[in-house]
Amino acid sequence: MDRLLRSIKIEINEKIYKKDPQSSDLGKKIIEHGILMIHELGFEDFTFKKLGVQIGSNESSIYRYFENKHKLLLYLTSWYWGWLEYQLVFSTNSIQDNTHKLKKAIEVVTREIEEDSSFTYINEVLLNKIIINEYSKSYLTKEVDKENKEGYFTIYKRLADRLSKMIKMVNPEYSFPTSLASTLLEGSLHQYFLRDHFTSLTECKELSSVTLYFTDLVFNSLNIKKNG
Amino acid sequence: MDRLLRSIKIEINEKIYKKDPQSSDLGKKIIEHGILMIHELGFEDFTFKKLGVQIGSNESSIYRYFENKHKLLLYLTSWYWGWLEYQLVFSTNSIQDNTHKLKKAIEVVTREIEEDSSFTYINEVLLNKIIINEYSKSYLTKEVDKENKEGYFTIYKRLADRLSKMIKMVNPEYSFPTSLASTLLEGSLHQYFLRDHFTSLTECKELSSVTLYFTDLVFNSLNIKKNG
DNA sequence: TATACTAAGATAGTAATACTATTATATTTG
DNA sequence: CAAATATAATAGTATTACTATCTTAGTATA
Repeated sequence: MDRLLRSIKIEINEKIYKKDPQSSDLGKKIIEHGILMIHELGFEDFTFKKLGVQIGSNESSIYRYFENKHKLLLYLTSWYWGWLEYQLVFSTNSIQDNTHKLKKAIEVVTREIEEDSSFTYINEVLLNKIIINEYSKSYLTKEVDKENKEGYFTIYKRLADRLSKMIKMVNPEYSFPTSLASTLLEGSLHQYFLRDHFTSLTECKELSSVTLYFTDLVFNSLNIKKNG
Repeated sequence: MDRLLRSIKIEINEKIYKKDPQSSDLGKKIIEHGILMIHELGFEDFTFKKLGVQIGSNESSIYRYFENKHKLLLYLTSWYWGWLEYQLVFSTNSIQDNTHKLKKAIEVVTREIEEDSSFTYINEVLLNKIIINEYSKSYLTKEVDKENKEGYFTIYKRLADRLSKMIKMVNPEYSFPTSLASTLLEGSLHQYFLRDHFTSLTECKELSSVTLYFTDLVFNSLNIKKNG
């Protein structure tokens, strides 16, 4: 990843945490091993007690950073979408042609994740798998409206909005730019999940086939030749 | 709903339950009030103890029907997809023209749910809301591969397969018929969720706009005029 | 150097969850 | 009427998801 990105700190809504985990070693350990353990055990079986044992720390110390594991998940997902947003902006910023720009954007949000050495304590590959498996649990709750008002999902919404604007630039007449953007983000995660667990429900089996599928889907919807 | 459907019993994989809830009054009460309570409390806060209190029965009696609340969710979601599958088959069976048939199919799987008096103890409108909010939790687990092998998701897969086949009939050259079918099923639930909680992420705000969006999406992908 | 502050660790305790096991009672059926 | 079955009642366990308090270690400061 680029130098520029290396110096960037992804800003997370302060209400999500009690103490900024990026501000201390213990905090970083919580994030680092939190990712490893949620990936390993799944969100349901993951507990702060187990995490405490893993990092040689105390359950009560972890509670000083996050109210509960749901908040930790919100933190991780916000970070992920913020990280993807940077990549999106960075990769498309200099592209003048709207069609080419959108094509690149689709590639960035649907491609397979590679490790990014800029953030040493965050394993982006595993975090991506957590997003695929657990992201929807962060908003499929009874508290979603309250938490949305608190701004816990702003980064994701901003990312969807960027995509939506790029779609509009390609075809201002299209009636569903935002729905298409959200289908792209959500649907991409889903296709990766299907590839791993329900092979019979997807044709996306090879590298970059998710990108091919969504590129085709979006540009056909906009009635524009994708190589135009 | 039609007479024919009224006499139909939706067959659920026997491994999902310990005792068939359709075989007794208590079983039916578990289903009926299970739907009401999961809708009211959300899946996380719903417990068999609370359900027992609600139906004037005992926690331990409910455990004789379902191993745990996850299995109850699998039962309800299987039932729902089975119910939708019947509607799909029933509504499209007699249609000869492939394009017309697919158009109808999209309508059936994306439209808003109306109450169906055929199954007195099941409130399909609330069950649909449960599917929107909780369905993904039934497969986003560490046990998904094991449970998939046990056949807990066959009805959903069969439904997706039916859609996929209809898509292929309209355009046999299209490269992603199954992915498109799964995008349709999953994406439709997601658009309804967005409509209720993240209005800024969708254009689908009016009655039948989800159907319009997906009809447009699918037929543009197939490069076929939707009124053709 | 004493003091003060903060971060983290240790310990204990609580209410609720997710069950299992056993026994008792009521209802159905043969 | 007896036997079988379904349900109810009760009790008990391990774990979860915390909260509260107290101690200790390290750093900052006056």
